[in-house]
Amino acid sequence: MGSRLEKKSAEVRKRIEGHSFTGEDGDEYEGSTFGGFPDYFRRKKVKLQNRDADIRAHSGDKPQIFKGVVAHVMGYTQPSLQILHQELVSHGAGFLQYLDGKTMATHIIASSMPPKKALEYSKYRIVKPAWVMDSISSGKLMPWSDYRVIQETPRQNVIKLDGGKMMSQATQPSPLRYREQTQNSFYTNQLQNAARSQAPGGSSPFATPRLPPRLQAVESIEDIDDVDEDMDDGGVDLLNYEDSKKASNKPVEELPKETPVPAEKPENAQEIPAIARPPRDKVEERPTVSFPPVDLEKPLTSEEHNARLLADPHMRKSSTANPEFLKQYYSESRLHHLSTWKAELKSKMQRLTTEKGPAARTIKRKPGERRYIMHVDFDSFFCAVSLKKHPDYVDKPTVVAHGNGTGSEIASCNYPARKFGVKNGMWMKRALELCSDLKVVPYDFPAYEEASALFYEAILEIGGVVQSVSIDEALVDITSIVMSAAGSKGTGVSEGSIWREQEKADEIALQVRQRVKEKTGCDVSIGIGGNILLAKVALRKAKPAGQYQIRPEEVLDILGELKVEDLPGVAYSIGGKLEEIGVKLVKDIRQTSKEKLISVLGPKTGEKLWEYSRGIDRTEVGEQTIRKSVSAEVNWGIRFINQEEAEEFVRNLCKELERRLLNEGVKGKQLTMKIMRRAADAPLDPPKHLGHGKCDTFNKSVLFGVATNNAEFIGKEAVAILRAYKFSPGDLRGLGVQLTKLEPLKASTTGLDGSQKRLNFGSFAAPPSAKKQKLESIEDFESPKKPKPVPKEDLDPINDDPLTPRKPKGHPALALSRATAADVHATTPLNVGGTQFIMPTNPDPAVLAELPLDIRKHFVKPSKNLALIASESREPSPALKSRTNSPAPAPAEIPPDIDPEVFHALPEDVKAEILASYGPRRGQSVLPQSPRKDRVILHPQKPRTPTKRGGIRGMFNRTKARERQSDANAGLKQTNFLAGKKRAQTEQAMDGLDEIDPTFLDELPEEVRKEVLADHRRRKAQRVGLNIQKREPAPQRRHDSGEGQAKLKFPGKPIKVSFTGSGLKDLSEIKDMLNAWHRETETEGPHRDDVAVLEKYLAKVVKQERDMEKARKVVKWLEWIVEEDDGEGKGKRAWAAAVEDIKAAVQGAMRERGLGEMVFG
DNA sequence: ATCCTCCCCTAC
DNA sequence: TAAGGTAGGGGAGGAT
Ligand SMILES: Nc1ccn([C@H]2C[C@H](O)[C@@H](COP(=O)(O)OP(=O)(O)OP(=O)(O)O)O2)c(=O)n1
Ligand SMILES: [Mg+2]
Repeated sequence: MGSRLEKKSAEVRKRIEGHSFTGEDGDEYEGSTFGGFPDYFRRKKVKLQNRDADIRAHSGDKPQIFKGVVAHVMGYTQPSLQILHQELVSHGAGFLQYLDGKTMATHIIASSMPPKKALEYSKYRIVKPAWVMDSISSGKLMPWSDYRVIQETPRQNVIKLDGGKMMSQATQPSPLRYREQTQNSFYTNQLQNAARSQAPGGSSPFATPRLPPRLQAVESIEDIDDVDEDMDDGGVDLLNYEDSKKASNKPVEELPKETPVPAEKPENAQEIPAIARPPRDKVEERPTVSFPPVDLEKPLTSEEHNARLLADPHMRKSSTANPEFLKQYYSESRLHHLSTWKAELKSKMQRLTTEKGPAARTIKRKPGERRYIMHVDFDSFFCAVSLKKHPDYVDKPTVVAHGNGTGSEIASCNYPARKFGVKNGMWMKRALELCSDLKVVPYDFPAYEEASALFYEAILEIGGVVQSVSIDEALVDITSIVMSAAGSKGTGVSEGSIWREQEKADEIALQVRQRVKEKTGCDVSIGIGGNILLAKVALRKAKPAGQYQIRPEEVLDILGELKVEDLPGVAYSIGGKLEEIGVKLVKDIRQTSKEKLISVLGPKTGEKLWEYSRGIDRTEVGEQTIRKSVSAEVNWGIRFINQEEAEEFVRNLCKELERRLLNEGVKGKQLTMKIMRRAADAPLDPPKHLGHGKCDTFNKSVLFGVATNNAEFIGKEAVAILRAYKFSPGDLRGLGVQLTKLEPLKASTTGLDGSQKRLNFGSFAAPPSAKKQKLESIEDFESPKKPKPVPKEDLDPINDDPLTPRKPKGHPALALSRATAADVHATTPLNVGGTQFIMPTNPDPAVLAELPLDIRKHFVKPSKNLALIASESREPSPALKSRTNSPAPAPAEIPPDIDPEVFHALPEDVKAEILASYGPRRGQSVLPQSPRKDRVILHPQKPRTPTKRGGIRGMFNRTKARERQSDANAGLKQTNFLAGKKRAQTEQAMDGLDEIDPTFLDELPEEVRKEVLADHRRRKAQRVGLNIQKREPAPQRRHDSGEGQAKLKFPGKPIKVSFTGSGLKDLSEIKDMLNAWHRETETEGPHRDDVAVLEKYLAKVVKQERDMEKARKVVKWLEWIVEEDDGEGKGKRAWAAAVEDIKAAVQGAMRERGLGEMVFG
């Protein structure tokens, strides 16, 4: 499936991400009066330029047979483009002037189409012009298939709705089919689950921290707990659609409808962390582990499940329920230790190298000079060290692990154990299958540090250039030592000198091995080669307890027989891609052209492997690098029973992050929040004890205007992001915070002496200047940094299994209805209100239902890019209208990217499908707001191109590889513009704006287009929508400088503007609007109210969207526009003043957030 | 062509 | 029971 799908998905994802969402309640998310500047302008422009609207307006009562159709005419046609356009539009169709590949055309009209193009557009319905004309003459929509330009092919990747079932016609040959089936049934299954979920309550989990939202849990899936995660691809039973439909219709009532249930105190209350309190009485009743069977009937919410789980003191102690969790966890996490040690060692070695520096070390290598590199590594490091305290196990198969349960991971195994096939990183379960009487010895981190310190002492004694690879391994460039000892230059070919060099190298290695053995009692092995790659390859041959030097003449032979995975950097995924092209051994790589490798693996990787296969590796030992990120994350033991716990945990993570930042002496400008959430089809209890199990991952980043290392500040931002996702706290499985775009702390405040634990390298302590240099080097590097773009967000749902259905509470359709019930105009948490882009007219459900799924999705959430078709709020669906006043905001379950009106117009089963295809998970039940969450799983059936990543391996067995995958779909929009729940009344009055007719950008007047293009060469110009209303009777139009001042208005709904993920997009859109606004009021000056609107918007950007860079750019842009204005008069002066006011407003917002003054540049 | 963002992948 | 962290290389695809 290729790039097309991939692209689409990315696009849709972005689009979705771009959506703004309203926040929940809370000060932070106060209602805004200004839904969206961009949206506002767009509407205005739309109105002015809307030709299609005119056409429709003059179309009299022609039958709207093309309602729901969005057409695009391609190539020469008969009748002409103009006529087709006219006819289509006047009969109800939407029209796209051109496709950009991301649009949502439903039909392409063409007389003919070359194969290549046909393929490109294979997902559209490509019909002949006659379809249009015949439909018109017959007064009804003719079946498009009778007018196909291209005959259907078996592999066409069009998704069809088969009855209620969504099936994908594989694009991929067979392998995917089974998968699709699985997926299909999978989501079906979810529907059933959804059915059992509860009715929506009225409260938000955030509103009342003590009350966990009641979300339904995945029921039956629990029974499948044991499914091996590595193989659980099809673990969920397939259910047929009918069944699920049935199921979804009844159970709703079985569940308590109650909304929030008051928290009650369990008997053992004192044992449960304060806030945590499951809402259900069941919990209280059972302090310990055993619970009544009743549970099977009513699935527990994940919070309830966690509450029960944590009722066991042991569990509580090892999970996040323990306030000391972070500390405890990190003290026991081998991977954390490994990472920490590595960072410290790397830094330390770099420092030493720098110091010794210029002198001996920094050797300027002459081209062609031979090098002698040693790769030194302990054998079974953890195991060997731990065995020193358990000498009796030395010759027995032994491993280091925390326990002997099935889910315990083996950090290290000795060679006797390896004979059975046991490997590092393997789970105990598997290891025991391979070797039933495996001995398990405990970790001894302090001992590892000691052994390592001694090891590095020995390494440093050599005198070569050292690069730390990890706690137990290092690279040493001994070239200069060898050369001087051998008295050679390193370039000659004298066999004598080469021999002497090699002898010297071997001698050094032997010495080191002996020294380390003496000091630590453990064996190290050493590989020696002419470069890093060869040293590593030699190391493999050296182990265990040996050394090996690869001589130049044997390089190709040795290398050739290795499996590609033996090369550094090649593992499962890349190995899979190579296997796909018939490359298994390194020598096979040599038979493959560099071009081929590059096309399959990418330029860098392709070339690198091409070289590796020939023994080439130019990387130098000891290259200096600077840290680019600092992060802290935990993906084990995460079991929350309410939102507050999760937030508290995030704050603690941020404190940890702050510690690390201080320790590194850096601050960062960009925060990335990483979230792992239980996959929809994953059991509440994963196979691994307190593990994360199969998850969807969501990452979202935000740019701060200024670099920071403040835990409180970062914590606020992180929590805001977490909240924005509105995940059920009980489903969280992993959380992390990362800071990037680092800057050195002020030299004065060097935070070098962080409290963090450091390795103690007594003897080879770094020279005095060490610390300082570190900072300086950072500074040097960083100084040239330039401010960057904007915030970004992103998230993804899994696509592996694509569908991670979300479970709405109650019958999906019901949930939806309820969602809509919320007053769209009011708070609309859902993006629903958005008019954003919707179909030009109400899409005919029937037509919609028939669309290929991917196209349908576009409807649902058209891309901003696309021409926006406006929504039709003109004829609000009855459903919408009627429910306008529901007190509780709605629930939310309509995916934010779906237009509610469109949604409601759909047949129930289709609604269910859509819901199911959307994010995993439950609707957050009670949330009044929308869920913006997103899940986009866009192409449920599109299993991320298997081609890439993983190759063959990616197609099967992917479960394992992606247990932790990041779902690339869900998109959270980062902007939280929440439209306030209470919009000013004036705004409400403006809701009428929603009724503006939609239009397509490309229809903008030439002048506008040109202007925009000229300004920027931004292509999106066409999208600009402008809607300026004169306050007075107004003279008019755009470019005449009428006297009436233009008045900005609020969009009726929250901004749905597509703030697409990349702030840049939003920015371009905003810029276009600013251009238009300025142009319109150039001579008159902006209207004060409009300026206020922009100020308010920017304040929002700063305070809510938290995108300082964007705010800065917007202001700068406006300033530039104004400066460019050649005029002199009042208009220019008024504009200049406006710019100042706007700047002041932004500064005000910055201050409110506790940020410093913004430098607009 | 180059840069940038958002991931994926890899290593220990 | 169990402690599934963390940083950097680099690819895909969009923006410039
Ligand atoms: N999946 C892994 C891999 C390694 N390690 C830890 C334990 C190892 O002892 C140490 C060093 O890793 P090595 O790859 O060097 O493996 P060993 O030293 O155990 O064995 P050898 O080097 O003999 O292959 O890192 C770990 O905790 N988990
Ligand atoms: Mg080792």
